[in-house]
Amino acid sequence: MSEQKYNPQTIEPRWQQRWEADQLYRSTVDWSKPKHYALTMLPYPSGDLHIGHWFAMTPSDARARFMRMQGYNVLFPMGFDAFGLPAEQAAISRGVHPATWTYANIERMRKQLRSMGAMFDWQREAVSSDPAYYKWTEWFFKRFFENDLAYRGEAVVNWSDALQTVLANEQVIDGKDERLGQPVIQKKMTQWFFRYTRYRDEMLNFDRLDWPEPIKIMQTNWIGKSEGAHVTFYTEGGDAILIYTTRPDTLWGATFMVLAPEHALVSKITTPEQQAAVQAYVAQTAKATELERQAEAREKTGVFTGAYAVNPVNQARIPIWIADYVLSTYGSGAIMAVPYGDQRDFEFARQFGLDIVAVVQPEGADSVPDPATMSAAYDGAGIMVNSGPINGIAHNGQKGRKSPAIAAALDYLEKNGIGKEAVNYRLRDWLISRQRYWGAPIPIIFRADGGIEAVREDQLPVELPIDVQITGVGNPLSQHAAFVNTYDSDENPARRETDTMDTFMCSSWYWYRYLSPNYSAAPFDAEEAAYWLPVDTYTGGAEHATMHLLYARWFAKAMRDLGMFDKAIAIAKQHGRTMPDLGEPMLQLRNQGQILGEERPGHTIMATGTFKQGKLFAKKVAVVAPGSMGVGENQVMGEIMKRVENVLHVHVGGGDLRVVEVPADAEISIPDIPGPNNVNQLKHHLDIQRMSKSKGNVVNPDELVKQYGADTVRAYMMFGFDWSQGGPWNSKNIQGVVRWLNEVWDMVHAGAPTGEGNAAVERDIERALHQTIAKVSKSMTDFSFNTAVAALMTLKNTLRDAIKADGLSGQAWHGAVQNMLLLMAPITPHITEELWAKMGLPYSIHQQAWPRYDESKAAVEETVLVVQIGSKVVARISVPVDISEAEAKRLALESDGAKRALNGGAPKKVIFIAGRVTPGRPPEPKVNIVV
RNA sequence: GCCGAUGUGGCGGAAUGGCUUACGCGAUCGCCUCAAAAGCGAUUGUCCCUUGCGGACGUGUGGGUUCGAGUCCCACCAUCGGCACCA
Repeated sequence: MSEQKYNPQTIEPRWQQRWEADQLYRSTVDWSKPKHYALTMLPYPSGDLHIGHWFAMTPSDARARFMRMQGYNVLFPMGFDAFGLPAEQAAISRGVHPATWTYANIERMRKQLRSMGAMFDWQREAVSSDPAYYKWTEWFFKRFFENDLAYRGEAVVNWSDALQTVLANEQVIDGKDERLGQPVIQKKMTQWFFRYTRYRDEMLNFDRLDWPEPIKIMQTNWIGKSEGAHVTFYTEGGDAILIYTTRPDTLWGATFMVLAPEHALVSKITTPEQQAAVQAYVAQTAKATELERQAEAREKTGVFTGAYAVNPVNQARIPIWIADYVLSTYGSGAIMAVPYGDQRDFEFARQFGLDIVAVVQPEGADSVPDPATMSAAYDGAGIMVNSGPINGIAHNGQKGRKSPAIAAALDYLEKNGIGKEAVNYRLRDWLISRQRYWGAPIPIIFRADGGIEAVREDQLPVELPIDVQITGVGNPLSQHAAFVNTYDSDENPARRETDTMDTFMCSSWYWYRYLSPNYSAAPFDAEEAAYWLPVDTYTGGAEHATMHLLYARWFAKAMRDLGMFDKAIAIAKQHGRTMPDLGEPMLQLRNQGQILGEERPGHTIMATGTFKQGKLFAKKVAVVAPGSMGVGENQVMGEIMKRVENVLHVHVGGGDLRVVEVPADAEISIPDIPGPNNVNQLKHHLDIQRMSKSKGNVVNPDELVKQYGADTVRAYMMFGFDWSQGGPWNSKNIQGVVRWLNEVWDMVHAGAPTGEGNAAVERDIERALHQTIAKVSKSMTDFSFNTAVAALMTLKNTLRDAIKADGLSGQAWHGAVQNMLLLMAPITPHITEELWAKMGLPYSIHQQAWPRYDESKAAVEETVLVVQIGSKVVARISVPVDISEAEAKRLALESDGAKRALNGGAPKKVIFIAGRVTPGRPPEPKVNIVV
């Protein structure tokens, strides 16, 4: 037995250096091999690597390694999404330049990333805030601008008058800026947009994509295609108001109209008497965010404009209101209100006493509901009533022309020139302007003559000036004269665009830059693209479902249509490969969940004092043993669930909370903390939630690596959670992985047994090995990392028992252990490399082929026949795997359990379930007896 | 509010419509030790009784489909993610 103990701190850096020196993970084009482009979402350089980064990246790395061992030439790059708001916030609060802050963070995170032992090809690293990178971000903008994919339009922003700046949504809290608490208003500005909507129909097609179903559904809903009609209403003054409706069949029930307060017609149609009220309401609406405005629970508010419109189908005179539940960003910013059929309209009508006309007699009802007594809108199926020409036609509850009533209404509208059948989308164009410093400049010049031109290609990139003052007030770029003042293409003085680009722009094409991060003739080298594109596997958080991932798809389609892939496609063709349509950037997508903070119990205390109005004013507070709970005449005992300053919320059992106030002169004793204690040292319960520094529940991966080694942390990331779900951190469970790796280490260092071995045991081990190969291969393929580790632990247990029983010859031991190390290699790359070398096998384990699964070696001869009555198991019988149906039924009926349950009676029915054939698992025959 | 997801032992989790709880953590008991840690071995869903090769119950709640439901369907509750300027 070797005395040598597993010490990751010495072996891990050693192998990392060796791999780096040998360029073991350098990925180069090799047309003789199949390729696999594995991509994981790049991090924002926020400061330190977070445990969430480990959770996202190390399983993805393990899978990339698995693909490599399976014979693929794998590219697994890494970079930084380095533009963004936090850098500016650091500049404001700490006076550090955003570039200084960002690059210092990147430097630190590079080191931390290297400690993962991942197979990142660092020669392909890309940083989006490098001029060499954002030159191409700007170049894309220019190409889009020149091809009518970018345009100027109006959109509202969060404007802080106090800060003279535009704020991000997260900087606005409850209608006020987070720094000064001054009001923020919604202000219209002219900004840059991409024609996102151009590809909306193509983005609804997921045929070629192996993406999670929920992501596809969310994107589909985000695009929000609906069928209906455009109908023009006219005001009594003759102004046209265009509306969109998915329920043209309910037009006869439209008893009023509602315009978004921002609607262009509002000021024009408002009558003098209503002027003041309308203006006040418009101003009030400017304070609310879109999200708040959509909240249905919110009480409906609105103001009458004083104007009337004419319902085009029945000439009814209907009032025109404005209300914030109608959004200017959706449809035309105006609606016909049908309070009978739409819940929001219904509530609005009730609130303001507006007419409600019933237009659908509900299916199965023998009368039409009385609008005066209805408690909610009716939007179900039924027969049209009070609807002129479409009376009596059924609405079957389906959408669009699938409903006879909607079809009839559409025909009527078209025939009478009242409206047009139309498709509408929820998706809006992509607003890419940001009034910020730390982003890629928009390469546009405003000429003195009013013209707008893109910066010449040979003058890209427009570089961000470094000499700026970031104060949080105003926009640093527009205050920087040397940046703003420039010349147009005719050498006339001109003004530079000072908006920068949305950082989603930077992260919409980074996987192309990885192909050739130093290439200076184009965003990427076509020779590399021809081989590596498209991305085969993309992993990242599901929180990117609709925004980043839809932008990425849009970008690829725009690039395709501008011919940016043509050269790569031609090169691929020369190599005999037909490229798939590169309009889809990633073929397979998988999401990991989030690691949440660890639950922490609060101190259990005994507080003694006096009760006043149900609240205990404490004289003494002592931390006592957990579990003590209760309320006495002058005391409260229990766990602290919450603490706000000196007020404790104490759980006293039975779900009861008591409030304890701790005055400054109270005596506090916490046995764990010597010396005099104060109220701030009392720990309160921490719920499972996102980690954040302010909550004090951050898990630091550097410390874990120091304590356990990278392999253990990697393996725990994969073993301790369902990867797609994530979950709360648990600092105890890592112990299982520690024991596993220690035991594997000791097993190899103990060396091969010297005994003769036992044929039956060796056969069992061979079977276990091949069953494990099947399980681990399937688990790795399916991103089910926890079951891969579990299967490897099981194999280790089986192997240990066989060694203990002295059942293995040296040769059998070598075969089993070698294969076990190969199966572990993607998960724990350092320890397996070390043990591989220890066994005298050739460097590197990571260049070996994945063990081959042999069905015949995994086969079993016997299995268990399960006998059920209903879903209850009454007997288990050991039988041959190829048992016949008749034999199985006979054995089942003869079993004690079945006899007991039948109690002498005859079964009604006997069902035989053969059990499916799964690689690496015995069949599971069953007999179900119906009594 | 809308869209999407999740809910299984004390805990993390596993499970193709077919043996619930694999694998691991923790706990309990034992071995080892002067002792502790580590390690090793055993036990470990809940309840009931006549303590057995026993019975009942058990996958958020309430219904349903099925010979059979954690899994499918309906309704509800709770939690998490996204909602267009956080990334």
